[in-house]
Amino acid sequence: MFVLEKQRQRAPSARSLQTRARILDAAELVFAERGFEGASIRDIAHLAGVQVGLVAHHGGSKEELFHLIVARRAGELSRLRINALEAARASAPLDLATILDCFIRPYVELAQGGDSHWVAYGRLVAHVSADPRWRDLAAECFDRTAQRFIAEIAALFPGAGPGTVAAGQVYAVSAMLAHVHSAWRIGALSPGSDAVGLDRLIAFCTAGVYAILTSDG
Amino acid sequence: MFVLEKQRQRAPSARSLQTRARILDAAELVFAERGFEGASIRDIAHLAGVQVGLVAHHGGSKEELFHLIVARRAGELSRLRINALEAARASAPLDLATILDCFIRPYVELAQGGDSHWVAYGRLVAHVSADPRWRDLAAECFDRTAQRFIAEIAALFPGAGPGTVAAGQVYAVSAMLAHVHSAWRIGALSPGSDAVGLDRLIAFCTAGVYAILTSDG
DNA sequence: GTCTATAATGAGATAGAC
DNA sequence: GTCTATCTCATTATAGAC
Repeated sequence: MFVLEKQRQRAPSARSLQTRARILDAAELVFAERGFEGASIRDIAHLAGVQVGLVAHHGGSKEELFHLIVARRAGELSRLRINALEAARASAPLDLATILDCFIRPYVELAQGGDSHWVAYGRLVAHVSADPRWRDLAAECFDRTAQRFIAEIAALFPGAGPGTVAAGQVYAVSAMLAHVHSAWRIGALSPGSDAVGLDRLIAFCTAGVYAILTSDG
Repeated sequence: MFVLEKQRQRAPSARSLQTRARILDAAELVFAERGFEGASIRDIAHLAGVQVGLVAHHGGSKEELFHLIVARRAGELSRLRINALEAARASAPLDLATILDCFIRPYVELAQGGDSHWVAYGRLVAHVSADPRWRDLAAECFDRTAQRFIAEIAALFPGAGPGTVAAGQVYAVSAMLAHVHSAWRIGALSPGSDAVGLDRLIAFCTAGVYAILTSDG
């Protein structure tokens, strides 16, 4: 991997990689905070501490940059989820609560672990899911893993229609995102609550999904 | 109400009211489709079929216009929800499923009834809920009714903490919004499904809320 | 790779004619 | 009330110096 032909081909210097990472990280925060249209390349550059032109240099156009940062985290998160699923399957037969736990817990623990970029990613996903403009991006980044989990759940409930499983998945994801990025709303509606509640979230989703799957067909 | 002093004070003509309504309706669709920053006054004017200057004349600044259209529908929807709650209470003691039904059904039926403006309103609410920038607007437009429903639910489950009830409410609302504005995702994940499923949505929320309330405290 | 400067576009808001 | 025209500002993207 470490070829020494820096003369012939451009080998990204450590400095370059660091700049690129700073730009992507800043873009993540700004896009999440203000949405695609509300974010400006200037804000991203300012937050990253680089010059405006560098953003285009490392991230391409605004749309390419957006695509880049969503795909980056989506890929990482998908791996974590699939790994959790495989680990759980290795230790015991999968049940509904475990499957949903494998989907929900990796992300929520990252988001609640103090990494603002994972909180930001949740908002990004909300933006992508809400806007049909990002339909292709959503399909590319989310669908493979979502389909995988849907198939696992469907295998447990052979009588349920595919639309019911998909609906449960979408509802669960939306509750998960609300849990992270609308925590301020929960707090506003109930002053003085604990506000952690990952197990509570998973219990909510499990009971909801179970209810619609067992009443189906 | 119909005073005849059109000479002294400006009495809005029928034409004016119609123009104003067209502008508000167009703004609703454009804001919902592209978000606050992504929407342009020019697009709104074009969709409404009026000149650009008229938007500012009838809607004020861009922020005022946004506030106006959100508050308008939120007020109407709140009335429908409270009316449903009172009607249900009059006929039978309230249970959890009924309370959630009174909250969810009025909106989803409007959105699924073919009125694109109510679908658009769902997207607007998603934008408002996701962006802390609209915290005050959310508090002004949503909190009173949400608190009312939270209180009704809390009365049924005296042992549950207030944070749990609020969390259930937020999860249910997010699932409801996902049901409407991410219907395309459910369809994408399960080709050929029916895609109506209001009862299914209410069953999901009821089971989820019930689960976290009964396991609490 | 990095930075400066600028081009080209589109935005919101407003003044004034009709 | 309506419409035209324009002001001012911020945006993305890019060309070129170092």
